[in-house]
Amino acid sequence: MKNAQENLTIGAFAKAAGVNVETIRFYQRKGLLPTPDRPYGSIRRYSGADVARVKFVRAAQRLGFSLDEISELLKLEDGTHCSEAAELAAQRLADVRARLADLSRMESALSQVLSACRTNEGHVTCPLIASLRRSK
Amino acid sequence: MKNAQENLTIGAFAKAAGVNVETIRFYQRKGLLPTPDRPYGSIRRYSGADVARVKFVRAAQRLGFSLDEISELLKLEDGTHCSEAAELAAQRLADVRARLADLSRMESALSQVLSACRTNEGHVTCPLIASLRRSK
DNA sequence: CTTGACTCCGTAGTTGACTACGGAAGTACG
DNA sequence: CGTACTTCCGTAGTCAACTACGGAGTCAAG
Ligand SMILES: [Zn+2]
Ligand SMILES: [Zn+2]
Ligand SMILES: [Zn+2]
Ligand SMILES: [Zn+2]
Repeated sequence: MKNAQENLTIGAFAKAAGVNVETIRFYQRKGLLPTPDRPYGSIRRYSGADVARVKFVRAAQRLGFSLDEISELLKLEDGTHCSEAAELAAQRLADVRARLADLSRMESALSQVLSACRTNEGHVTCPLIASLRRSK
Repeated sequence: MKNAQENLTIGAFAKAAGVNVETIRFYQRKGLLPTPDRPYGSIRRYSGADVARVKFVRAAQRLGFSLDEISELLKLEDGTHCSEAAELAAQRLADVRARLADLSRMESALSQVLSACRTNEGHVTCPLIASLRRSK
């Protein structure tokens, strides 16, 4: 009954999870991933559950959670601590929105400055530089 | 004719520029800021031009330029190298737009997951966690 | 049984933009 | 002139999330 997902060496595990071996070890040190026991004088083995856990970590990272936050999420991983999880996610959402606002301000400032630079072709001083100088 | 902006000590300079003294020294090491000579066995002095330069750096940083890019910009600071400056800015704009796209994907994923978590109040497993588990 | 790949483990390096420390020298104030 | 801030300068530490290295030990194929 054991499929190809069981009894993985760390190398196969890392490949299955789509990360680097060193990243696995790093997550273990960080406490994001358990470090399985070594059978007497032998090598550690990993399972599909470990792979799923790493994929959970990467999925949460894509949503902007930090590894520390993800370790919080992992403590709630049984799915019965909805409100705590929701609180973390709400915080993340607020952060994402703030960064979004920042970036769109940068977007408009940059595109303004760039179009000034282009439309004003015979100019003596570059409007882009000038604008940076003005914004004290 | 010398106003309060001339002959600043590094402390006054930093305050005028709105940064920390250590940041000034750091910029000097990085070559973003000249290090004025020390009059015989005395202390360095700074001018309003230095303050403007630091403010230029901070303004460019707010637009998402890295310190390395800013040192490029500063080489073009006479304002006569428009096309080089424009090229840098265009690159920056492209980056900003890419990050913007990333973030808005995160935004919608997070808000979806959060609203699932809220609307589904009698749920057994948290949909937020479940969604993170699913997204392998 | 040998060879070559893989694993283990601790320590150290990377990147970017700072921030901190510590001791000696300069300076402002009363 | 004393004393309490500043400045100077080099080195080292911080944060996040890895990545790299080196010298064992282990494993699988032939
Ligand atoms: Zn709930
Ligand atoms: Zn221009
Ligand atoms: Zn031009
Ligand atoms: Zn929930």
